[in-house]
Amino acid sequence: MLTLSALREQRDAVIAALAKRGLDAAETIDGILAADAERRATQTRLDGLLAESNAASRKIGELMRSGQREEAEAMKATVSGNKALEKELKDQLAALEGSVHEALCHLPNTPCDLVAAGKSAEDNVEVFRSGGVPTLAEGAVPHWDLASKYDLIDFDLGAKVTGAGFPFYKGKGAKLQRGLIRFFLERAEEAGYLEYIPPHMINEESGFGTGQLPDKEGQMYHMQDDNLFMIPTAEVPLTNIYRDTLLNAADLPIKLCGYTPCFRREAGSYGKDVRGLNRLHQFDKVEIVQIADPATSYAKLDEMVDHVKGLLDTLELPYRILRLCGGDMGFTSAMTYDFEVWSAAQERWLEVSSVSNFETYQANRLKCRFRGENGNELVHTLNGSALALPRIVAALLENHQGPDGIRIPEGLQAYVGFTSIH
RNA sequence: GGAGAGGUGGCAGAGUGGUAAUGCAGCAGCCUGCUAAGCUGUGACCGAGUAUCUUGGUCCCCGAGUUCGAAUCUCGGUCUCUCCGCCA
Repeated sequence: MLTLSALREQRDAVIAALAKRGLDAAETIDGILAADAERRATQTRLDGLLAESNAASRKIGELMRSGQREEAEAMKATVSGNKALEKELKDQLAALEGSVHEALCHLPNTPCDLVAAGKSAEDNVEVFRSGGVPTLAEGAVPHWDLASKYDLIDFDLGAKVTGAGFPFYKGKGAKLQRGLIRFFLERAEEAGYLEYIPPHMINEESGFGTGQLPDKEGQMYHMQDDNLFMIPTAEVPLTNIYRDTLLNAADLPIKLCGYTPCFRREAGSYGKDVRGLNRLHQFDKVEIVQIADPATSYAKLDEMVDHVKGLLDTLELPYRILRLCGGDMGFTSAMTYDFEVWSAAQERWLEVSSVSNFETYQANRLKCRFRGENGNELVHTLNGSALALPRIVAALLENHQGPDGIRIPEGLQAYVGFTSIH
């Protein structure tokens, strides 16, 4: 969430930044500032009262020890007399803190300067495009047909055993998954990311820390008996490693990665968006995360973008990079680059990675700080998919299909253990 | 699932009603011709003011309660550990 100091010191700039999301936050922010001013005034009153009571209590202790019982009894009355007002002010303070916190939680992050104003995907800015779009041979088909033709993925079986959006991968389809995961992890390791295998369920605190709660509660699978949530992305457990921590500047940047399945309810999706591998309830992903010094976090974002580019180049897939506009960015992000791969047979772009800098938005929820030169400061958090499997598999099958089967790109062959699918 | 023990600063660890010892680590300063040691200082968060300083409050897992005063006593919750049971 945004920091109160940002609202206090840069009210107009925050409102202008949020306007790029199509949000008019002036009224909300002024409400927060008013409640905060009242909160501080209330605390000043309460602190004064408590100081008085504390001093009197200490004095009573001294009087009792020196045997001046009557004087002590008289002072007890003063302390007791303060109690009612103290209780009232404490309640007021808690209520004001609660309302400020609640309002802050529902304000999205401020887009950074480079981000364009805009309402939807149409306003995103293309910043890079690799090579040319391939033309496929006569008779090229979408991946769901290839998946059944070569017996790689069984969607119907998944629907029988679990439900739509939970496919089975079989034979070379399964080996392809395993090989891609290993390829992504090893490339991350070479780039200096420490690998973790995190839990696949998270608690409420962690969901709040990275911003899935309370905003996106309905998108996560919830285990009611234990109040745990299935992870929608490894971002949640990986970033929450650093919840409630105070780091040294020398520790930064921290680079971690991990492979996990991801679980998403995807309520409200329909149509061709959900056909085949395009949108699943369970999918595999390798995530990279950085905890960075604010001074260098945008350089780290560029570094992560370059990392993902390298992966797609090795996979020989045509792609473009978009810098998302204010209205299309996630709630918690300050800047996001989306990677889209061209799906030749479907003739559409498929999002395969999202790389974001959250600046202090998550850090403020996580209470993740470091000892900086000017005292303790919030860190910047960043993360990116490197990469999400299903649409990569879709694009690999579709773009590398030929009359003799599907060609595995050379750089991937060592990881999957075969050179083609036929 | 049953029984028991426990949760104190970055870490270790004392503290059974009078307002958080001590050690280690980190950081800063001082000292010192030998790769180090020694000495001194240093918790987090929220406020106020005459604002590189002064000062108040909160924080001993969380929440209530008793009390002039709670890390300490009472109740509820939560998490961890040990043993037993079940079990991959």
